[in-house]
Amino acid sequence: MTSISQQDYLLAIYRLQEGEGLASTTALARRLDIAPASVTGMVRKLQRKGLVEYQPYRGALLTPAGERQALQMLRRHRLWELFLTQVLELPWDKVHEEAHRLEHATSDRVAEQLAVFLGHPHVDPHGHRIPSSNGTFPLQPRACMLEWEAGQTGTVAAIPDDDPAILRQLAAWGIVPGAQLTVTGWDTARDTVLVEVGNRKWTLGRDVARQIRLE
Amino acid sequence: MTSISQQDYLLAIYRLQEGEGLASTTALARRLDIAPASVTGMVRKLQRKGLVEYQPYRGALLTPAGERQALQMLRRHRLWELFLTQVLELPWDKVHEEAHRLEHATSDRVAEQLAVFLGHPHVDPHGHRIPSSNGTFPLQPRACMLEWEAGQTGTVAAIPDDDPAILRQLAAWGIVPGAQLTVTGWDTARDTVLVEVGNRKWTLGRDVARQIRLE
DNA sequence: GATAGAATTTAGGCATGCCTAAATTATGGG
DNA sequence: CCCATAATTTAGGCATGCCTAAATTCTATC
Repeated sequence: MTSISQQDYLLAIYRLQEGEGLASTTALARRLDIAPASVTGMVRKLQRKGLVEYQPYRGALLTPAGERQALQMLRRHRLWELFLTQVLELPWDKVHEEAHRLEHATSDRVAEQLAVFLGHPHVDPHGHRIPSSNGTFPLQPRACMLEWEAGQTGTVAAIPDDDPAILRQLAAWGIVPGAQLTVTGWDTARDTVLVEVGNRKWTLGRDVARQIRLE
Repeated sequence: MTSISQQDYLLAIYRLQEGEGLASTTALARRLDIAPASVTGMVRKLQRKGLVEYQPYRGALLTPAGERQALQMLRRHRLWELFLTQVLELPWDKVHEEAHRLEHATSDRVAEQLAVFLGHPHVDPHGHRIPSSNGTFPLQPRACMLEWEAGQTGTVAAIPDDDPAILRQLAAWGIVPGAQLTVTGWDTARDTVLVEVGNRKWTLGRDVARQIRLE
């Protein structure tokens, strides 16, 4: 059986793999808020279970079995986020934390009925694609804001959901899924992006910009 | 903080207190499917936390703080049962198990919004009263079937929900909340009750009958 | 009131998942 | 190529929550 802790590891590795191609011990430790030494031990355990491929000093990678479980958790997480915002009308910035707890208490049956109830959604409230139950994504991936050039305009497709403070800030600035946004310039010195939304200009840090998707 | 295990203990003690007035180590062990020796240790821990009053060799009793937490879990459990049957349309007999997992992953906020969404219900799908958020019961307690005499007729108010097999059996026999039921006789030798529902007669074991409420 | 049998507790162990401190390995600038 | 520094792992510990086996206490019966 896969414990709650292990499920968290799998999802964290998945997210890091997306961005970096490989999940390093330190990156995992930061993301999970766990000491690096502890991460090593757990990654070893996940390897023994056949969920992760791991080379000492190099990093971890999901096996197909591990990825299947990670996507399952991601699906549940995003279904709950949708339910909590749309049905229970919870504040937008609390939803990530609540969904994180519920996702681990969700059986296959409940997940599927929840999906039926929500109308088989493809996107969560922050614009993130919801994996289908067979572990595939229904939509094409969207461009990362970092890949855009100055002057380009597009529609916000997804914004980061895990930090309530950032989420509140973005929402206050009108940077939400569906909004029209123009990348007006880059400040390579400060590692920031200048954007314009509804005639007002804002500055975004690199970490935040990387998590914003446009189309 | 109160762990999931500890929350399970508190709820189990509450249920046993209702019936027996006091939760013995063995009864708790049976209900939680845990070795008696382990129960002793945990009950001690709950005592140190001020959630339980415990006298060695006698048994455990909830303190006001412990009862508050037990009722909170009971409320969440029953709200989820209602949600799972009515909204997600899960099979009646699976709902207890699913709700048991979800109840531990539910914050105050989610519980209250769930209650709002469900219309502030007072009764769960098996007829059990739902404690309100301040820890009181909105309805009068109903009579236990064991207290009834032969010949008396009444309406089924609540049936046990924790054993799927029993639940399926009762449902198949038409013994569900709202059904008219007559206690036709007692078989003290075999410890069973004879009942009549819709002109058909059935025999119920003592354990099951004790958990059926009439009004 | 003694005593057999049931209930309960104590003692000792184990897996999980985390920690810190110390040792090891990797990496990039000179 | 060397070496300082960063990244990572190893070693040793700890809390939680469970287990079994053995000792203890309770209780009901004679």
